[in-house]
Amino acid sequence: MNLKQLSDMLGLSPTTVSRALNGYPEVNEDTRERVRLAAQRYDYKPHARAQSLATGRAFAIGHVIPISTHQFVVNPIFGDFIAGAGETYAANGYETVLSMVADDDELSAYRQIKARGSVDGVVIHGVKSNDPRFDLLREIGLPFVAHGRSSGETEPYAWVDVNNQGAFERATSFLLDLGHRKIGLLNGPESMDFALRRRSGFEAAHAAREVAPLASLMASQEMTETYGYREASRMLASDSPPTAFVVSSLISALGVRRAIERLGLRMGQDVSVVTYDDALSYLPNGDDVPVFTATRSSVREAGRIAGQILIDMINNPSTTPKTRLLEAELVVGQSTGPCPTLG
Amino acid sequence: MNLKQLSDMLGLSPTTVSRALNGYPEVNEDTRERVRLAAQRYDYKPHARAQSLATGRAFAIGHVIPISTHQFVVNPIFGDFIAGAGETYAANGYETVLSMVADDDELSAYRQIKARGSVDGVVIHGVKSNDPRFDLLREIGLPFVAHGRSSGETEPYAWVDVNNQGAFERATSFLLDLGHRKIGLLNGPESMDFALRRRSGFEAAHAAREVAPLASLMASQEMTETYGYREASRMLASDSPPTAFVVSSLISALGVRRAIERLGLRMGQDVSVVTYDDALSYLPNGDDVPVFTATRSSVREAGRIAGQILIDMINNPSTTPKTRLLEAELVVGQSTGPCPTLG
DNA sequence: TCTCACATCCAAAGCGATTTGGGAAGATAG
DNA sequence: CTATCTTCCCAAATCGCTTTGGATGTGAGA
Repeated sequence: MNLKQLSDMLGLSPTTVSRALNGYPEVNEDTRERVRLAAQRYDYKPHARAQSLATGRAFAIGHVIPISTHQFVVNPIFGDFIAGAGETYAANGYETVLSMVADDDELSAYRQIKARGSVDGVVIHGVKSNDPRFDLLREIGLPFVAHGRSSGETEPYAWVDVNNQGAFERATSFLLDLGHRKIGLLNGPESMDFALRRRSGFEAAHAAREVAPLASLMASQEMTETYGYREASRMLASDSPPTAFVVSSLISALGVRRAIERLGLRMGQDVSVVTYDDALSYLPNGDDVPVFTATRSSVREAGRIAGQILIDMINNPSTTPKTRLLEAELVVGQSTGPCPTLG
Repeated sequence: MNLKQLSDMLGLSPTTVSRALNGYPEVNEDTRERVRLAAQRYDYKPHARAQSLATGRAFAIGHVIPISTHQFVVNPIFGDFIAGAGETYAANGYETVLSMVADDDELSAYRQIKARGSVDGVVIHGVKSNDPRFDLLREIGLPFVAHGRSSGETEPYAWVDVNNQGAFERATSFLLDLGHRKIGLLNGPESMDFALRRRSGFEAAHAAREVAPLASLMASQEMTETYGYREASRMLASDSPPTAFVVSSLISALGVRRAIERLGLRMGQDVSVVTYDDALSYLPNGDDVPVFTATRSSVREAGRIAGQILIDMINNPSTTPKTRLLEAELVVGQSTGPCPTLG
């Protein structure tokens, strides 16, 4: 059932039917109602491709997912973020389009997307410092919102980010206030901007108390469970073992806990752990009582907000780019306690 | 740069340029080459929406992701599966379209997708037994491939699935052969078809050895870490504690391990664990040496295959639906050992 | 020389919507 | 009663591509 068939059936022109359904004023309210009923009855839905060709708008938002051919890591937070964004898109009549792209030709992927006209805007994931994507997208005129900020970027742009620096400063301060002085940092890959901010939060908390963080207690890598286990084991076995950890993801924190318990130590008593928690739906931090003390911010909620900002931008291209800094909340769980006195 | 501009620039008609680029024979090879070069030079890419309106094909595949409004669980395996499928799509010039949909109106979502013409086919996730989606999709004529089989479905349909029954039979047999007689089953939600098959594999292995599985040692739920921890703890504390577990996901297995170690027991010695492993990229089962004994099958690979089957179906609508049963391999890790002798 | 096949190209009609620029009828004003 | 406005509708152009149905020119065969 297409527009022509529907209009024939109603004895109206396609023009009138189109206007009736799209809420234009130059159509009689009785007629509009008649059209509406018929559309519902015959389950008429405008053909999206035709509509977007006519309007010049795709009614779709793109997410370019870099697929590293080397490590094959699909970042688990994508799922929740896109689910959140997708809720917003759906509520506004937009589709979600994914582009899986080998990470070395991500840039040309954006050009292609623009030329093919399949989306009205894109979300940038995995922001790096001095990220070349910003210039590119401005050059080709594709609206975008970044999940994360890029230090080194001078022009204004739309973004949604968590206060990573603040979250890690707070987490670290919390441990320092409990008396811990040797704190291990299991950071994410520091090619990513968020990881740099987290590290600087970690360092700022130390600086504020004039404690020097130990370089040997810092690691930076993809945030797997094994990574948490391996690095925590290594640090705990070193000459100056940490009494606490700040960890960049709940998955890695599971590994840290394993390392701790493997050594016969008790988490929350012998060794404390604070982790960052993206509030992934399938990885809840305990049921009612949180297991880990954590700085938490829902990445799904970030997705919802990013989606809304982008859609607003598309509907209103001239406004200045909106930004939104989310604060992570500190959730105190059972994984932290005062620094055990020496000996 | 659109087709008309490019053809004007070349002094050719749009017809010829279109044909040249699409490999039709009725164009001189010299001309074709000239067109190709110009297209490349001016970075011409056909407008996807226009192209699909003209051809009647969307060059896109849809994935309908049910978003449970109650539990907000985004199944973590979606990410890897879609990444795999997306690789195939991209390689064949297809886009990936996601539809986030409240799970109670998933059915109408398919109708809408069909009417809007935004995809050429869909992948069905989370197959249940007697799943109504099969009839619906056949009725509206939207090609589909299912990730998982639906018992109760009589008509032929295309699917990709893991031999879940076989995998669990094998995992269970492995434990029985090690002398274990009380084995806990931590299954996924048994509203899902795959979970039913897994359970029947579990039971078949018992039946083959004339061992009766204990109802109190079976659980079925969303596969979170906490679930693994809670249920394993409960079972281990019960009157007749299991000496081994068969677990439906690596995430839950992490929880099981935690429960074991929490009780001062050693996994692989006091209590054995075999888990199903979807080979999620961010949740590797150890580095070089597998931590868990597992039946493993890459869900990403399943996605790749499903994508290919679907695209073949779209290109070749008349062929009988292809199916593909993947076997899970048994990987022996450190989490299993002979049943400790009583006392 | 004429015919026919073949190679090569193009004009125009589509795909299914939106949107521009009227046009007819009825209401209002003069 | 005529002129002007509204109100309500429609025909046709448009978006950017593909595809049908010729048109033209060339060389081979008779």
